[in-house]
Amino acid sequence: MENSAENVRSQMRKGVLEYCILSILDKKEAYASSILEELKAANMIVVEGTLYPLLIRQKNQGLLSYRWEESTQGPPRKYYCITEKGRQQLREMDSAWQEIVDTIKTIKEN
Amino acid sequence: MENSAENVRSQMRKGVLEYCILSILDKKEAYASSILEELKAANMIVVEGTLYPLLIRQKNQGLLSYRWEESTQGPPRKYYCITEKGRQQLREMDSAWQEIVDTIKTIKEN
DNA sequence: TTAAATACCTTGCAAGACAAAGTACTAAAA
DNA sequence: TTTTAGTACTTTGTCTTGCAAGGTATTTAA
Repeated sequence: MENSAENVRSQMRKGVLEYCILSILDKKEAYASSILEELKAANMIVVEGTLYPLLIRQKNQGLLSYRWEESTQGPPRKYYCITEKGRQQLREMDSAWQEIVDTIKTIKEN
Repeated sequence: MENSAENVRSQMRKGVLEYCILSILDKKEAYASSILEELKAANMIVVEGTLYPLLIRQKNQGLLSYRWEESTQGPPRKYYCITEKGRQQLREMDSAWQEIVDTIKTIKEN
């Protein structure tokens, strides 16, 4: 309830996060920590406790698959990869996103 | 779990709804049913069970105030009106929204 | 006096974001 | 060789929110 500006952003991110993950993985496979970094670089701060369960949910929905890969430094990494079903979902999200952007524009204009 | 396309839209709308309400009330005061209509016209389908509690929450946060007004046909209407605090919040949401739009653009581009 | 239309409200459930704490592997320092 | 630091993945519990479903109240017209 304290940091109102941050809370506003946090609320708005909801629902858009899944879209971001699929978009990132549509470009190339990645492991959780690197996804976190890319989100951070794009100004979308997310914490581990949010990302990991989300990746698992998307995997369980068949939108993602993964493989383990050894790392030269540190523990093995779980590389996630978008599936064909994930790509279909992404296309739906693309148009859903455009729709929402248009909706906001409509409301702001009239 | 059935209508995937609609579910995708529903997920994405989350968090943006509060922004829509404040934007609508920033233009002129309105009562719940008319807000529902405007949202519907702008392609953002929302049901009563979502909107009423949301209006009450925003009122309790001091973002909105309301007054009762008799209607020529049907029961009295509760007209909601944005407060100064609500306008401040709206400005924060404007920039949060712009930030998210930019974030998606960044992720899609790189 | 019953039905239909208009409005507002509440309850209970489910999903999801996040803080916080935990597990596990590797490499380098003490 | 034990400890520390760094990297990475996972889980638990809490809080917020969206929504389906059902409920209350007022007015007008059949």
